[in-house]
This record gives sequence, structure tokens and C-alpha cells, in this order.
Amino acid sequence: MLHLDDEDTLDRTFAALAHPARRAILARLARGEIASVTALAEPFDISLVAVSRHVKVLENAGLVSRKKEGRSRRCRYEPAGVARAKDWLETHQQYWSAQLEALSRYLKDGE
Amino acid sequence: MLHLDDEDTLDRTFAALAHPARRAILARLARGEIASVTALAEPFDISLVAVSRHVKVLENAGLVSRKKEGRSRRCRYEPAGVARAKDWLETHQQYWSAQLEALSRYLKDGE
DNA sequence: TGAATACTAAACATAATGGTTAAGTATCGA
DNA sequence: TCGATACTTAACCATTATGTTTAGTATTCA
Repeated sequence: MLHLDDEDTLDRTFAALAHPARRAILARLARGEIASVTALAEPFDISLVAVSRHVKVLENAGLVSRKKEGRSRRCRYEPAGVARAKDWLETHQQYWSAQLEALSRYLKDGE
Repeated sequence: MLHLDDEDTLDRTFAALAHPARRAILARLARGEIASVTALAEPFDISLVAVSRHVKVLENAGLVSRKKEGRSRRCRYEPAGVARAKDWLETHQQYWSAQLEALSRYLKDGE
């Protein structure tokens, strides 16, 4: 189950998650809502242009997809992106857990 | 916001994870190794100064801790940071799953 | 057709990131 | 005490990120 995940993709994924507005947008879409850019922008004090670019960052990270529908865009959650980030974290968390006992022993001896 | 988790902390955590060198350092420490900055820098082509700052970014995000030990620093993995990031991802993944299930029921029942 | 809507793109200012080298601090070892 | 070691800090530079405003494109509606 060792998938050679593209480092750049992981970079873009974590970087996309590192901004509160983008996390808020993603959280909203993750609830199942399929929203336009204008609708997504509504809670924010920043310009629509800025929100549009936040959505683009999420899209480039594979966390969100955008489909043109008339003159608006239907933005939707893409579960694969979040799964990718979670997988990376879990891999290393699990590895750590497996080694926890050995580490614990080491710390006792070393300190 | 709704949850207690500091948005800034989450920003720093995800931002810290968004660089391949920092992920590599974190992955190494997550295996249980407690390494000096010099040891951590060894596999990289960048300067020790650059690595030292990467470790600092990880430290500021709560992913790693550094303890002075003689003239070197013992860097160690801090599980809380990774857990924080994973929790955020899981929360929103679960939201989506819950909604999906509800939608599925709705479609089956026709109401 | 012409105005309004829902964006996206371009151009710009400013701040943050990530690298460098040079200099400073603390500790160890002879 | 003096030099080497293991860093950190400072100063600098290039690039990227995030916001702005203005302009452009596509679509809908009167």
C-alpha cells in the first residue's frame, strides 16, 4: 500500500490547507454543498477575485473541482485530496506508534 | 470560530507540512529517531542554516521539539502536531461522509 | 441588442518563504 | 586557553503568496 505520492501534489495539498479562508471554503464544500464562487465568497471580507483564486488553489491541489454551469461555476468537494493528506499523516503516525515501545525504552535508558 | 483549535496553529501546522524537506525531517523523527540538526541536515543538499530553519518551522508548528544538549540539539517528534492536522482532516471527511449517507437515504426513500 | 451577472485575467503592491554567506554564541577537547 | 564543533542570528536576494483594482469574457434576461 506504499503509493509513491507525488511530492509536488502533497506540497500543493498541504499548502492549500494552510490558509484559514481555504479551510473554511473546503469545510463548507465537505458538508456536501455545491456552491458557486459568489456564494462561497459571501461570508468573507475579501474580494470575489481573491476568493476565486483561493478556489483555484484548492482546485490545483485536487481538493475541489469546478464545473462551468451557465455563467456560474459549481464548486464541489473532491474527497481524494483530503484522503491524500490524511494518508501521509497516518502513515507516519502509525509508524511512530509501532516504534513507540522501542522509543520509550530508548528514552528510559538515554535519560 | 466554532472549535477551540487555534486557526493560526493550524495554519502553521499545514504550512510546515507543505515543504518536502520538512516532511522528510518529520518522517525521520516520526520513526523514533532523536537527531541533532547536523544529523538531520546530512541527506540534504541545502546548507545547515536552511535545515536549522526548517526545524524551527516544524518546532513553531508544534510538530517537533528541540532540547539543548551540550552544543548540539536533540530534535524529537511531537505527536500532538500531526494529530491536530489529522483531526481537522478527519472532522471534515466525516462531515462529508455523514452527508453522503443522508443523501443516500434520501434517494432510497424518495423523501 | 444591450445591460446585468458571474466570473477570470492582468497588473500591481506588499509580505512571507526559502535559499545563500558571514558573523556571533556556547560548548567540548587538547 | 585556544581551536574546533554545533549550532543560531543577521543581512541579503530571488521567488511565491495574498491582497487590491481594473479590464475582459461568457452567459442570461429584459
